[in-house]
Amino acid sequence: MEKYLSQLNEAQLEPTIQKDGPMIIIAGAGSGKTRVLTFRIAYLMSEGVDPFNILSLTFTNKAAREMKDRIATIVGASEAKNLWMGTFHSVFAKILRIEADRLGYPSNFTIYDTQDSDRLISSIIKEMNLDKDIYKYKQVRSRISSYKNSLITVRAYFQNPELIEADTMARRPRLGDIYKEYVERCFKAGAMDFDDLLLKTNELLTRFPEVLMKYQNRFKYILVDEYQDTNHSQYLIVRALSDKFQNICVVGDDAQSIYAFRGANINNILNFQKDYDDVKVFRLEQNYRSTKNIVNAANSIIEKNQTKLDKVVWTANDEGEKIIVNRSLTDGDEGRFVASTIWENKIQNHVLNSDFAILYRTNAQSRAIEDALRKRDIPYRIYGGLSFYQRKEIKDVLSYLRLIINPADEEALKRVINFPPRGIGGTTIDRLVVAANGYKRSIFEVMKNIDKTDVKINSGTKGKLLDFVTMIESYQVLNQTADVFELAEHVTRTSGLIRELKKDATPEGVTRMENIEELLNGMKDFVEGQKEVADTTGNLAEFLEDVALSTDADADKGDPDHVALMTIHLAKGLEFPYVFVVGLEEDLFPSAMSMGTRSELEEERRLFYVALTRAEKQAYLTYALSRYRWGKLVDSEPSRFIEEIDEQYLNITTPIEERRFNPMLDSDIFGDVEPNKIRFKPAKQPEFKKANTTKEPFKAQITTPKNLKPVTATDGSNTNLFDSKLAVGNLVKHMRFGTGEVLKIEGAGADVKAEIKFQHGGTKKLLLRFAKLEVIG
DNA sequence: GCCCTCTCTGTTTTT
DNA sequence: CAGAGAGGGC
Repeated sequence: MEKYLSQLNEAQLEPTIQKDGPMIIIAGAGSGKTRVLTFRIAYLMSEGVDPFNILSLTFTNKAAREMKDRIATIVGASEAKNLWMGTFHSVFAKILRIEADRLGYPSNFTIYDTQDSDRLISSIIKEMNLDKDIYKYKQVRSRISSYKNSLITVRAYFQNPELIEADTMARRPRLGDIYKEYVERCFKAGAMDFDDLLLKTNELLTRFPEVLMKYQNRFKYILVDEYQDTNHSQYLIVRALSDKFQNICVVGDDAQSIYAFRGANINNILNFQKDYDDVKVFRLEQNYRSTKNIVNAANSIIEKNQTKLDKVVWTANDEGEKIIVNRSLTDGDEGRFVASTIWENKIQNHVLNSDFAILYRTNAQSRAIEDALRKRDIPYRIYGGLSFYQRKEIKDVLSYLRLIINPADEEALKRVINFPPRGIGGTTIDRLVVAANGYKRSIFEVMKNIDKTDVKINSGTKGKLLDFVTMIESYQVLNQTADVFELAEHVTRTSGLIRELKKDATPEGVTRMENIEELLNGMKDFVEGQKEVADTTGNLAEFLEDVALSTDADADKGDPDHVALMTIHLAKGLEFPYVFVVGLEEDLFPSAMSMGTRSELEEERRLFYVALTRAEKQAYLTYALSRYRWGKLVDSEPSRFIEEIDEQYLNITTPIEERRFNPMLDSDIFGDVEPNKIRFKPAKQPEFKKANTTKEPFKAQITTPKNLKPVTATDGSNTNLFDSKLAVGNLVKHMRFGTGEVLKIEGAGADVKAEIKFQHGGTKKLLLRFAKLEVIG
């Protein structure tokens, strides 16, 4: 242990060896907090604390796994295995399964993901005959979610006139009724949503003092990472569990609180010292990750926030390169800038793909970047977004499996009862739902006993329902003996899923099949993996729970040497030598949805702070003057966040020739575009050149006047100043659309148009008078 | 009951 | 652009 502790600086050592009592570690970005947490747990164990008595709550399961591995190298794997480590959701899901019957749930309860919740809420709104334009399911879901996170149960809701008033004022007087129905339906389906995992844990600890005592005694030492992102529900769980021994250690950085939208309460960290007696406060302020330029730039941003704890992050690292700010014309150009910069860096500096991260505010931004990376054959991986497990075909397979474990699972049932088609249509399902609600039974039970009910369904359909029941029951039998992989393989074959998918020979259909194969492979890995780990049973229920609670950041598959693409939220806690923060535009980042209040804007600013502080060596900030949104090209302005950075840390590269020759910016042609809408003047420094030294093909699109040869038709009607010989079959190059072939020339005079099929971006008709084309063959 | 096509609407961020 | 939902033809 000594040799590990000697690796720490004094500020890190103090909290590491602070064994007992409440403590808070305020840890700036890159200050080694993970190391402190890891060593502290190892230290506790070396001091004789039983790992069974240590609970460590992390932000992702991956973080937990990595921490466990590092602890294992210090104290040995067999001991480390006994630590309770994971996200709030996964740790308390496990506890809830153990204690489920106290709350009236089956221990096999299903975990509904957001999509399941949305579908259930939608059908409730429909069943209640409410206007779906007023009761938008997403808004309803987010209301319900925030109630749950604030521990406002249905009963509490109806006892609180203010809440009812607020929803009534928002033209949604029936919200409470939807909430009530939603909760009842989840309960009847034996399902908990994400918020329930925390809410029900609170209920468990409050209603059953003996359970509380049991877990208080078990978790004598509690550590919570990313404490700034805990919500009220999580806060109460931590308080309750730590109340007896008060050995509670929370770690966090108020400057990195970015989850208010899902109920995170920054006051949890700001007020921690008031919650416990004699709180020891530690600060980690030395940053080991980034250059001085990056650290100072980040500090200059966060300074603009009013709500924050006092803390000065500093670094002894080198000055480093200035942060490069790059403007592009379109999101496509932005992607090409990123791709070419990565490409160049790889050649010049011999760095790996995995040294790069591209961070964005919204998932939708990944597309343009992906296209550019693909064209350069740069391997990348997208984290987050539509996760693998949310794809239609995957959810269908999982729904069959969910039904095996919990046939009451209404959302799973509705999903697959008629997929593949079995002649059980919407009308039948509607009647079943109504009957199930009437009998207060699950749909599955109603189906099973369909002959004993008064549901109006013709006998042919009844037979189909019973066939479905029989099929699921046969799977349940198989589940007694088969492992997850064998079971899933059997299910996909015998349910007709595979047959259905094979009918579709389109590329998308083939991809779907491949995804299912990938899922099956994943199951095989899971089964194999379980054989090695003693403390898990490797059953289907466990697989489904892993799937439901795994974050996309958790998965490590494929070639590890890839560029990482992810949202800034997902990048929290990670670090990369080179970081691109893209899409720094008003209304995008900061998001148009989050500029209404100071606190929202401050959260966006913290998000920007998080983004920038991921970078070790070099940060790039990029923005585009126009961007495709909802399939339309929309003008945008540079983000205020760029201006907020102290300019001495920036290297603003304004591509002059791009501005001079691009029609999008040339008011002589369009008249309505202000060429100098950009707030930045070109940097006078010689390093200005650096960003323009790219010599690869894509930059060639920015043509110089010499080789710019705009062309028009050859029919003699040429009113253009340029004399040109554009003909069908010519290969041309367009600034924005790239290379293409001329298919047709039509029109006369100023209206001469060419139909050009571009390699990427399809076929377009362009007015030659505007389109500056270069004939290349 | 099924399936195709059309229209609409919506984009923050995630366990 | 894409997913959901409605509407119409079979």
